[in-house]
Amino acid sequence: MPELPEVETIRRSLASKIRGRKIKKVLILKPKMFRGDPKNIIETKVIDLQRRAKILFIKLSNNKYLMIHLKLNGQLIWLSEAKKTVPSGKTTHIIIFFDKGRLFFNDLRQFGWIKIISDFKKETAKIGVEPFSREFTVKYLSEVFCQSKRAVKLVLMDQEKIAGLGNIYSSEALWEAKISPLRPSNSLESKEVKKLREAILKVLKEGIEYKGASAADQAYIQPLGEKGSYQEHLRVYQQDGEKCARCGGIIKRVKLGGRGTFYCPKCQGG
DNA sequence: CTGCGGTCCTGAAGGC
DNA sequence: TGCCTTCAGGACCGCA
Repeated sequence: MPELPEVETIRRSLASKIRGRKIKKVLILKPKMFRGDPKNIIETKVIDLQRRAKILFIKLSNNKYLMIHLKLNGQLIWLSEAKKTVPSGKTTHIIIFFDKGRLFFNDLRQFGWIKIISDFKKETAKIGVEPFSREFTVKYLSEVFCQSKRAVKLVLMDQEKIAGLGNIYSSEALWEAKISPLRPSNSLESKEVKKLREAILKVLKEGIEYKGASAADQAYIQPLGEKGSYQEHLRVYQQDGEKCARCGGIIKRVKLGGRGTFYCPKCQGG
């Protein structure tokens, strides 16, 4: 599932392709996945691409934005005019035609969406602190954790608290910090909070460095079709039954908040 | 506040 | 072989 590193990778890759380009046509094959009137963005130019949490924003010359959430299986595929092959027709639901090139929005499960928005601040008001921002301090994290007795992994994945962490990177960060995903977040000592903050930054940086994780059941690929390689560096996510790289314990899978949760009971604890 | 279950959707996997 | 059921999950919603 595209989380912060995957969306950031897409943003960087796509920015170099569509910045300055003009939108000529929007083909909507699945109306429920597109909100807003596409007429309002025809003939506008792409000013810039931004990311908040797991959401991509394409800023347009008429001060509107295309807000894109890829959810579990969304893909944004760029095809320059030169190539004529159309990718994965069956899962393509929206195509944006530019003055040069086309952007395909594919989504196997059709959970993702694109909408036209005007008020960036309003749309992002509820999104929590970005891990790479100055506000992501030990103090902020401690306050967030103190306020809840929910399992720490659920708090990490709460987009209103911390932006961009999903199932993969929250699991990996907790392994890195040697903290069980099941621990009530308000039970973490300040030393652990500090370690967890560093672990979050570490795994996210690595995720971006390896251009995202294209794990076994993931549909994630980059806009030019390449896979990421962070899946080769996963320590716990989807590694149940394997030996822990750190202590040799057996990685366990449990269900938490309805989601698969992976950890090493030996070195991360209960 | 918290947890639970349902919702969207498809393909893979398991049962018989 | 083939049909049927179950499951996975990000975000949101309603309910207890």
